[in-house]
Amino acid sequence: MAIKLYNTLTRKKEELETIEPGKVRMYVCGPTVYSKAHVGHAMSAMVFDIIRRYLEYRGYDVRYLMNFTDVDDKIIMRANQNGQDPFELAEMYIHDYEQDLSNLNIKPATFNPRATQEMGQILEMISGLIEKGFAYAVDGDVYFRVTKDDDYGKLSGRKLEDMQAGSRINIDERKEHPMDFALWKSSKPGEPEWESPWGKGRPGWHIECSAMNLHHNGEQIDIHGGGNDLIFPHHENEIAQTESLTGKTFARYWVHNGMLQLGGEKMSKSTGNLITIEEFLSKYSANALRFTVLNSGYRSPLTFTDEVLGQSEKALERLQSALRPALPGAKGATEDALKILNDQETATKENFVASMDDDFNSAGALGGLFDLVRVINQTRTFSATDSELQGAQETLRELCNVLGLSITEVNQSGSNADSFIDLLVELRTKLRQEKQWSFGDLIRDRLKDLGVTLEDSKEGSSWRWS
RNA sequence: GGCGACGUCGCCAAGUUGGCAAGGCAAGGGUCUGCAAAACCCUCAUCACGAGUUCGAGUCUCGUCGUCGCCUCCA
Repeated sequence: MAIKLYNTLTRKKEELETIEPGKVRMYVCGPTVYSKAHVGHAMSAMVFDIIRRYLEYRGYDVRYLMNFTDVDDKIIMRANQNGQDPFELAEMYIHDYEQDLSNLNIKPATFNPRATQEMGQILEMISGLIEKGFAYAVDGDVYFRVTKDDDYGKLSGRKLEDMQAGSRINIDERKEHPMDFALWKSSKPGEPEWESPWGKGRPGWHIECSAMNLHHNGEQIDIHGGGNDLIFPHHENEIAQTESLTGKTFARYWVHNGMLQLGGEKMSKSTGNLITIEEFLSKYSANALRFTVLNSGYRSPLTFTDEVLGQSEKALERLQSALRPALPGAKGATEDALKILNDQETATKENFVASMDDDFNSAGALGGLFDLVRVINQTRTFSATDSELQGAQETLRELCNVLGLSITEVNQSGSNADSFIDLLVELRTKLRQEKQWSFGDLIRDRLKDLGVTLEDSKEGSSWRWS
């Protein structure tokens, strides 16, 4: 069975065939670091984290690159407003972003290239494009010549003629064609600048990604990812630059996540329609966001509301419920019950791989996980012992882990409060035996306030942190 | 105006080779319990609308309405 993934370039699902067997070269567009990251960034990072984790689970050696755009107009503008050095500002937000990702349980990239650290490669690329006639310099700026690129528009499905009509682009008379885009921009006084054959300046937005890939991944990569708002012009232009220079297919598979919707509209930095990751995490768990992302298709818009996040927190509790230890005094389940559990474990594993292989259908995979949750809980109800439950629980935990959901043990925590809680539970059991209900209930209520949930059964009481 | 995506139960949402509509949350009923919580059991949709293709369509085609994205910086 092969993994299938949707390729924006062909608008079809295709089987994953990597350039090098067993290895995946992957590049994901990271943020421009001029302000705190929001939940939309988190969603995108999470989507590709999930894809990356799954590819690794399927045995691929994944080389995962995510860049930081650390020089650009907005960074400069923001730094000027703050009276701050633009590089310092970028550095600060890079640090913030890395912290955010870590808080969200997103695995660090293999490497994080930065635009400012790729100047040599960028200049080399631009020179190469000029030599081949794909670019031209005007007054210290360098533009890419879109009319020279036969298949320009192939990723976004646009034609040059269509884009001119009704476009909102200011026509720059110095450009040969309105859609020509900047590879190099001359600097104004006081702006960050680098020496170049065309005068002092800085790179255009798109060239950095091409250069970083060329430098760190080679001329061809397997998967190029990012939000679907990057399809045009960013990714289109990356293709144009890279393929014009190398004459080879740049990325085999273009993978794009849908936009996170806040209040029915795209969460966006420029419009201010956003919730920062920091704000989000003060209210919800990282798992809640991950569950919400997993529970819908990565290519579709994601409904982000308090109601949905609340539902996700609840669903996670259910997932956790399957990891509880056996009932006190469990005597062992019947052969039949254990067979059903075993069968479901197998079925869930199969469903998991089949779903995820199908364009990372994580919602389908979750469905199977909940089927296993139900059967585990059933089996526990049928008096299964810890060792009888262990295998299925292990499977559940492992598959959750592949998705990046860290489902932890919900039984005794190993903290030094344990023995005192045990003591209180024991005391309450005595009180209940003497039918001192109000005292028993008081202990239960007070422990609840302290975050300890009691669960009574015929055989005795158990407790867990809630 | 151009290009594209989508519209499935109260909410979120899976479902691409067309063949009896996953899962989660919420809700109702029940088992267990001194009461409760948790868990378990049962109930809960014909897929925006209209037409067409087909033995058969949520799944294909056309049209209508609606939502969203891109065309400018954007995950």
